[in-house]
Amino acid sequence: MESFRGRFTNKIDAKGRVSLPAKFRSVATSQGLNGVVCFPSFQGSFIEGSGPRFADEIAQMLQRLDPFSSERDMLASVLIGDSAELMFDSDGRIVLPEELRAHAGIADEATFVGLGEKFQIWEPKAFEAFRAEALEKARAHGDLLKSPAALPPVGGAR
Amino acid sequence: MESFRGRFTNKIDAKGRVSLPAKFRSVATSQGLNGVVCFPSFQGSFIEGSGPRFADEIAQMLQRLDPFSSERDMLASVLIGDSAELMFDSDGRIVLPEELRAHAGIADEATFVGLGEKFQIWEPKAFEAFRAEALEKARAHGDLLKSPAALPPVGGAR
DNA sequence: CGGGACATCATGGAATAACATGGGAAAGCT
DNA sequence: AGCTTTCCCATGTTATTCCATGATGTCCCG
Repeated sequence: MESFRGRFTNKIDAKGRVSLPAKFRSVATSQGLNGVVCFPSFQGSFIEGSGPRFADEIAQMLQRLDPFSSERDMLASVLIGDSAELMFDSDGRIVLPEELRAHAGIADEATFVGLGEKFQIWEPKAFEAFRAEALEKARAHGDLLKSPAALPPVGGAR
Repeated sequence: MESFRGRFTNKIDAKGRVSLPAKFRSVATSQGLNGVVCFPSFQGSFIEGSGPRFADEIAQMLQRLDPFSSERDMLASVLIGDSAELMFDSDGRIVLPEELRAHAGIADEATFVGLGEKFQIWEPKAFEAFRAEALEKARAHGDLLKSPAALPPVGGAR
């Protein structure tokens, strides 16, 4: 199963165009879409992105919630209402909508971080800060690597 | 199950290419990938590497966490975002990205150390120092190794 | 037991392809 | 018309592919 992996920082030109890293592009196209799905994170100042497969999974997760609950509506308004399907141009670039760029504080450079089935888009300096923190947490959780069996059971984390 | 075994030191050319030891190569290909997955160790100045099987185990471990939890994002950004899938060229070489080389302090030579299901890549002199220390610790903790017959059934190894 | 033929492997360099990026022309929108 | 968005082409850089060489090992046969 191909997945989003690695970290790449690309420039955004005057028209708002930015190259999606070629390796990410091939993951998305292998899932049957000539583009990616992006939406603002509700956890921080960055953009979440994925191929169509994970985007469909999100939609299914929403459908399992109570159709008229306010929780479902709020999640859906972000995950679906604020999401955008960004298609590649003939050179593999996408245009990040102003809304998304503002949410992530992105000006003229964007850092793409592969996270497996999804990826994130950060303002480079903001990501550096996040990464330093993440590295610390990972070091603390380093023992998980030695025995994955020690993880909480499925769905048990938050 | 084939595993990474032995120690080899190879040269890195001007383009960052280095031959993966043939014996390591056959382990990776037998796992179904014509390449290896590498990421910077967060325990020291060396590179961790493995075949696709171990890399998939990590990915599956992460998938057991909630898809948008900060815990998962942090672990994934370190374990996957900092990793690279390095494919063999037709001569069995990989290209070590500048970032990984910098992390390990590697210039023009790299030492590959087999560790079973994974391996490590060191700057040769740094490894010599580490090895001297490891030898001492092995002497001190050799009694930790028990006969397999004395171990609990499955899941005890890793 | 020795020698050679052959295969495997590490390594170097050059040709080639892929990629990120910038600019301009054409096509919508308002 | 004036603006924005999309498409197309140009360019420099980086990565990938291809071929050549020497070294080391391995196997077979004398």
